[in-house]
Amino acid sequence: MPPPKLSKLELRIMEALWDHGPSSIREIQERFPARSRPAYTTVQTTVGRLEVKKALGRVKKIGGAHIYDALVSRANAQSRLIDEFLALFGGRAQPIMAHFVEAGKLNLEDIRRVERHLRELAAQNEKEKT
Amino acid sequence: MPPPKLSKLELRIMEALWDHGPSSIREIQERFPARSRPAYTTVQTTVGRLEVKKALGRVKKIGGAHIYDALVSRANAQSRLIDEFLALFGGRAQPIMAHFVEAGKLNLEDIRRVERHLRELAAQNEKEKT
DNA sequence: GTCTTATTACCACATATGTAGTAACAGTTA
DNA sequence: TAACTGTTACTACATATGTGGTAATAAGAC
Repeated sequence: MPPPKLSKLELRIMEALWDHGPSSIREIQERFPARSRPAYTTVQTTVGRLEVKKALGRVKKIGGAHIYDALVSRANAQSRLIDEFLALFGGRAQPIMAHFVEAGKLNLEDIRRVERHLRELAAQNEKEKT
Repeated sequence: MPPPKLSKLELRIMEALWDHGPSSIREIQERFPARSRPAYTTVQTTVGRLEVKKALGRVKKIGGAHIYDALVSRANAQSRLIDEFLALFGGRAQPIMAHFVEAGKLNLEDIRRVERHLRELAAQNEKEKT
């Protein structure tokens, strides 16, 4: 079962769970910055949709309120998002990277880290070949 | 005027124009791979929406058919997409890059190129400071 | 046990998007 | 000019998403 597709608002709700663990609707809602906080019922509706998608589930009940927790990992959900996005660019990461550089979103430090990551992965694969 | 937001299908239609220049609806439609080719009227509807968004416009008429051309550049449209996407990740490119590496979408060659790009940009900025 | 209040359950609605049909009309051709 | 063919113009409709209201209900306070 591939991670379900998440919309922007859905993603923000999942973030609240990934960052803070099991939470009630109220808690999720209150974690939104006050200026852009959706109505309680909006969060409720969206959580309901996430439940249908099996992105989260009810883990227990405290008082009258259900407590929800993520059923898909952040890494998994992000993977899906990134893959989908990459597909829009014909699967080529290069133009995306170039844009990040232009936009000042990447510095030499970041690049070093990516390079190290790549080398580690290569070494890993090398070992596994034996 | 910031580049308008483009949906997936809209983007594919713009690609057709970016790649081949001014085209008729028919030409755009026939450039879709046969297996996933939307109906003529679907392309027509979507082109109409792109027209409203000012992403493309009619440049002339040949026989009974209008000829459309892009009004926003590929670079501009992609910029917008990328920025929006980046925002989903809190503006941090690092996790996205990491995913690209994991997914095998980046090799050392790509990284070299990005690094060179970054250095060039830095040099450029340095010069402009004077 | 009743009152109060938070929560749930359910509903409604606007916009964006993908999808495509139909009618009218313009160009081309016999 | 009358018929044929391709285009346009307009309409329709399903799904996803953001948004939030209302009624019923369950917990806790007295």
